[in-house]
Amino acid sequence: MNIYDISNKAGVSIATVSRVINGNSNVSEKTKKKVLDVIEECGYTPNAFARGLGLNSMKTVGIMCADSSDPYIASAIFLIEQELRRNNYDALLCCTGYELEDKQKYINLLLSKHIDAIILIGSNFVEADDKMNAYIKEAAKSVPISIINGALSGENIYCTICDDHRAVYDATLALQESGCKEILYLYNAKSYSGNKKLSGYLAAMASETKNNKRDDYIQYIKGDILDVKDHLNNLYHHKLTFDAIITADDLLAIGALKFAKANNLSVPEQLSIIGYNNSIISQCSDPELTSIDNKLDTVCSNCIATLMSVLRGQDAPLKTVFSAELIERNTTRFR
Amino acid sequence: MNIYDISNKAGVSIATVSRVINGNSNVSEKTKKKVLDVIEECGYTPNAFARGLGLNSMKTVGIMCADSSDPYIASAIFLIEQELRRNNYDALLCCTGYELEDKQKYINLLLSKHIDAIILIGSNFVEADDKMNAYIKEAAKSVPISIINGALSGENIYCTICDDHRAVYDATLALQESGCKEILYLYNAKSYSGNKKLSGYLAAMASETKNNKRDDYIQYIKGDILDVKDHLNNLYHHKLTFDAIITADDLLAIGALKFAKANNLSVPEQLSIIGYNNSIISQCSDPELTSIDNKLDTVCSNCIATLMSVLRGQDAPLKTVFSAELIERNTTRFR
DNA sequence: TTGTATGCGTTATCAA
DNA sequence: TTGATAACGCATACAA
Repeated sequence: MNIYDISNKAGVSIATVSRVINGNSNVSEKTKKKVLDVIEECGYTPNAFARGLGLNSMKTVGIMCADSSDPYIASAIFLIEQELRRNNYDALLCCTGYELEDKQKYINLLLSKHIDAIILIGSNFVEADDKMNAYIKEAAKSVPISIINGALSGENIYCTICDDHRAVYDATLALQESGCKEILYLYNAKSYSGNKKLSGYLAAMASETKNNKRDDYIQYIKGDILDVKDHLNNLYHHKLTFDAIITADDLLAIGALKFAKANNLSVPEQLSIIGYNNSIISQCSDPELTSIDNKLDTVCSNCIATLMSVLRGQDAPLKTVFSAELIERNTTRFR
Repeated sequence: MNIYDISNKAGVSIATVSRVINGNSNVSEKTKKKVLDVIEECGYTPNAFARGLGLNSMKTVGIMCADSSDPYIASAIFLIEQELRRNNYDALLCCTGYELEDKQKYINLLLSKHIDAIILIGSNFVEADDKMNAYIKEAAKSVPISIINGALSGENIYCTICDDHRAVYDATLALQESGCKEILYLYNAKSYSGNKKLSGYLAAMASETKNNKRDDYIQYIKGDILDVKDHLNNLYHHKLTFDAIITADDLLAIGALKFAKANNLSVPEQLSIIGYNNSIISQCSDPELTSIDNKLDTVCSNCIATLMSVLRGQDAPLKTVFSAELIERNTTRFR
């Protein structure tokens, strides 16, 4: 069942059928109705491949992420897919992992499928060494690229981010105001966003009394909840003293909570803890986690709105920044 | 840059270029090398749409799920996407929500894109009333359909599931053996898998002393963690007594944990709790959750292996069943 | 082993 | 307002 069959049954040419399908106004009401009736009767749908070949687009955007099972990324994917579909675009999912080489490989794979745009979820796509981002800029020559929670300047690259620096800065200040002096910072990603968070912590701590072992208070930890707990145990038993922990991810904060429990430290009385992302797990722990809400829904819907403008050929901002919000629960004692 | 350009530069016909691209053996080593060199030099990639039009396939499978941000589903999506890509297939993601009407709409949408197969993630796609599954059987006439964690019999429908009945049966028995008498069952989905879990509970409880308020021990709860807690509070203050709770989802179990905490019930001494899915949140709570591991990774890789067999035209089992595993943590006191 | 010619199902251009 | 026809880029049956 193709456009010829329809044109035959309706007694018109395929051009007219095509016009009806695509809502071209230059068709008389009468023939339009006739064609529509035949289409309805036959349950005809245009062949997507042929259409793609003609228009050089199948109205599909590629979504790239490192790991779609990460709660933060999973939420982003969900929000984005919904928005895309609302705009009549399909979502082609591509999980790249964390290796640069694979990211490059997959971005080229997507490009070869002639997707209309690419969305990069997660700041882990933006490397500190800008040379390593060349492949993204190169891809942007073919299709618009939108980055969620990562900033990269370049033509045809659109970024929507949450102000991570400010978020951690404010959170650290809030800890200080609640009486905490020795604040540990835990992170697990050296990405663009990771750097912003860290710099927020550093800025807030700059005014504190100089501490010659400042570096000890900044800990990079890779691994699962147990690894975090062990790592902290280690620090603790090597006599590092701290009365607060701020983390770059909720899961790290859960690890911190496990550490506190194991050492009979009461939270938040003896140890305050702040997580990041305000994910569902921040409500699963006991006590529930104070966490930084990075407004993922706002970020995602803005990302798509921007992208749709670009695809319509309209102007769009290259960078949009939203503010995070500190969600207080029971691992801190703010006033 | 198309196949004609390559054929010109290489001084051969497009047929030969096509043969080289598709690994057809009937090409001399010499011309093959020549063509490959030109392709390399030009950075040529075949047009996916044209290829799709000719072959009526773009090697893409549609993944349907209700909500890709659900931790269980998110994990499944990740595993499946990886397996698909390993087999050179793309993944088109489609989040349908929980309304039957939308599921039907989206399955037709996917069909209209001529995807090669459809994977349904989650038992919520299989309705108890079989008439409501007609649209799936209809779709299976066009492409193979694979269901993860749901069973539906029909031609060209392949199911890979975990034995939920047995899993809950065994878990309930384990609770009984650890001394629990009054075991509450909490669930939040009346799906195929939901029914299996419930029946496992019922089977295990059948041998228990008859209880004229048996129904009170089976509670359907829709909502978030707080709703679960409130619901349980309600039951508790209406003098329903129970010494164990088994749930159809980890998040429900978290709610149960919050309830216990709020009422100063010690877990597991006064109240045992078992979750389902063994998701990351089962390690986030305190005490950590005993949970049923439904072997999602095994299920997903089997699902794709089966599907690939089907797509290669080979025989494949219509239904594959794996066993779950009870992961003991600290909300139970088994011996 | 290689080349020619045709079909795949659209959209778009041009003429009527 | 309509219709005829040429792209679009590839795979493949058939011929050489």
